[in-house]
Amino acid sequence: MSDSNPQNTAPSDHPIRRSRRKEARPGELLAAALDLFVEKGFAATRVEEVAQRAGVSKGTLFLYFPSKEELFKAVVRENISGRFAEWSDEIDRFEGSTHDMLRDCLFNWWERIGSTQASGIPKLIMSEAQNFPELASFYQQEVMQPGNALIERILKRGVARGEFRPMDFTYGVYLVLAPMLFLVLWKHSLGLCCGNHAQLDPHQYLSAQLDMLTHGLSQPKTQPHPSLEHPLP
Amino acid sequence: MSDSNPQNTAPSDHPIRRSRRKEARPGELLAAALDLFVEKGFAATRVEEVAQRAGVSKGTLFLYFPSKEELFKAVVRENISGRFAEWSDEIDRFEGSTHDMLRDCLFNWWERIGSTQASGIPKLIMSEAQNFPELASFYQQEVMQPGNALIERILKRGVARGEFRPMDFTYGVYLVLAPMLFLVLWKHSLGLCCGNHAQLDPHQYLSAQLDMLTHGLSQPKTQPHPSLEHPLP
DNA sequence: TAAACTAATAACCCATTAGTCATTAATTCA
DNA sequence: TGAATTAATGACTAATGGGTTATTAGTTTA
Repeated sequence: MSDSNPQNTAPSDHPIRRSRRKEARPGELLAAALDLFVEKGFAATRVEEVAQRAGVSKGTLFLYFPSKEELFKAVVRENISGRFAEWSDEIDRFEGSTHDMLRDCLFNWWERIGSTQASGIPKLIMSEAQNFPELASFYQQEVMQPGNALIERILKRGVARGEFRPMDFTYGVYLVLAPMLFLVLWKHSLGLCCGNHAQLDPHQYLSAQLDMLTHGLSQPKTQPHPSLEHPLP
Repeated sequence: MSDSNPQNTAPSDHPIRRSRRKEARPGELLAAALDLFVEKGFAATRVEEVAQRAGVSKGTLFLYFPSKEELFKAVVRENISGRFAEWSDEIDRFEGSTHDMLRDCLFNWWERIGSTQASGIPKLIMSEAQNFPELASFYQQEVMQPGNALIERILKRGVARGEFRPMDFTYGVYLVLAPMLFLVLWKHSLGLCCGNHAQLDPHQYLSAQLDMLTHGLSQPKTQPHPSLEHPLP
């Protein structure tokens, strides 16, 4: 308050180029935010750091996103929920067996989400749902529900075509989801710190899980799978 | 600074009873800390809240624990690593088949840790390892390494006695660990918010996993389990 | 009962950070 | 070119929270 020297700290050479790029800002901010949210979590990420990484000041960030929470929601829409429509279309158009369909979906998911930065978002949500119920219900509505619906459609198709035996679909959905979740959780937490040994190879892990799933879900031409003999209620 | 009225806010009746219970404080503080760390995470838990719940002031907490991080480590020792010795003895004394031993261990784990508050700690660590590397390496040393060693001993016993087929033990450990982790992660995150439907029943989930594990690990007297036909490298 | 001891407290310090706003400067257009 | 527009800034705020310390008050002992 007492010391008011506007032009102090004479920034020597660089005359502080202020570029105006209204179109590019949101995308750059979203990319920076995804990086940092995945790296540090929601609460621990500082909006100023996001702004810095996007090459703007904190004030500018709030020019484009009204709050930190809205910034996060935009990140989720950009990277996850925004892609469900395309995925849904692919399911509609698929013509092969449902076993193949499931395998395609899992590997597509891995390529488009699991292997990218975006795979850190489920871990973030799992970590911070308790402290940010607003974000948790947002994620529930915009990601979990539509995502689970996609999986359920696949399972129902399998049953309708006689490829899968009848099942409790709610439980079936989680049977598919669990290894996907485990894979990305591992990748973004314990897989990092105790890295060296025991690195899961994602493709082989998914393949093994697929084998178990499809054999477990099939009409029992072969011996039925033990883990499905007493399905959960 | 200007307003100095020591006896203001006259607390009417209660003359602020200050009890002195040096012995009981650490235990009460640890219990309160476990509750809050599990409920809100490490960073989001305020030491003052822990103190309040234990019925003391913040200053008192720092009388017994030098910092928030040390408080957390004490919680982990009290609730997890402190119990490994006992567990290890039980393994030494066990006399039945290794299949039974594995089942006993899993269900014991569920009763002593999985079904208690302490099961929130692995989720906390998974969530905050990135932001608190000190805690991560502490957990790695004092929980993961000895815990994994216990599992490895069981697997090695099984192989030595010809009950399990030879395997990569590092990978085998994670095969046992993964469903345990998934169960507690689910319980403390997504299982809470999208609670209503799809509640995993822990006993049935563990039983199903055990079936898969023991059949998968056994000498192939029956048909070998498909998910183990191409084990990870 | 009075002095010595120490468990417990609460006000304090200082660093951190989401969000605001008056000011600055790049761009547009007359 | 110069006035109007608006993208961008950074100093400011209000609130928060880990850790400290001078002070208060139970307890013990002589």
